[in-house]
Amino acid sequence: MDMAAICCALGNKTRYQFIMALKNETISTCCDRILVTEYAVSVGDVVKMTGLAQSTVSQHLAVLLKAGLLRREKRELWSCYFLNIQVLTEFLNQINSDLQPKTTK
Amino acid sequence: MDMAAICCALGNKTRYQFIMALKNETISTCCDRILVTEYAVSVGDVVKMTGLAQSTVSQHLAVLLKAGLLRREKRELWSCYFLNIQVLTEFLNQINSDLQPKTTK
DNA sequence: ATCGTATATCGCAAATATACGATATACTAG
DNA sequence: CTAGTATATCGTATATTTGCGATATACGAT
Repeated sequence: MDMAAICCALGNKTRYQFIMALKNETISTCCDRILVTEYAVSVGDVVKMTGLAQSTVSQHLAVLLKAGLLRREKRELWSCYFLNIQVLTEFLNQINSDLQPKTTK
Repeated sequence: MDMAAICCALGNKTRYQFIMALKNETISTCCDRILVTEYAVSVGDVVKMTGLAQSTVSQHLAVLLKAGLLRREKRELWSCYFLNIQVLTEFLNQINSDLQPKTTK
């Protein structure tokens, strides 16, 4: 697991907030192909959330995809991006184990 | 606390490994101005650890300093960089709270 | 076949990151 | 005062990131 690469992917306000919103389900999807319970949205949803251009959003999502934090699935017209919960969880476990200072010092 | 900025600072192999080494005390200091218990090293120590040029290391440390992960203290000739344990701990708490998926889904 | 929608990719510009050597600064030792 | 050591900063080259508009692709609907 390339920790620095994942940190790098999260090292951008737009991307960090998006991943947080996805996890917190504070971003909603207008694409009726995604169930509420799936931690997923379409590209257009992120465009609405961020106000950025569609091409810019596609790029940001590609960065998160490459880092492994997202998984993509084509559902008819929509590209649905799912939070890769396993990778995210593993990342958090690892960063805690790597960087959590020992108690008392 | 600017989470994306800290992730960005950690989003580089050299810097991530250095912070990890500092926390794990797997980097040793040759500068006898630093106690073993202080989670700190001099610039030269990082040069030795990484093999990078001294100017490059200075820059990396400046990035970590700016992000708040390090604290600098001049001790005679040496610039001693200390792990900012409070910031690191707060960062880990925050990232867990921001991104840890709820159980069962 | 054509149109509209959703998205990825291309081309580009500006900004930032990464690395180095050279130089400046600051301080210690003699 | 001079020499040496440790480090920060400058100048520079190159690569990457970030953003946009334009275009290409894919597919559903008509």
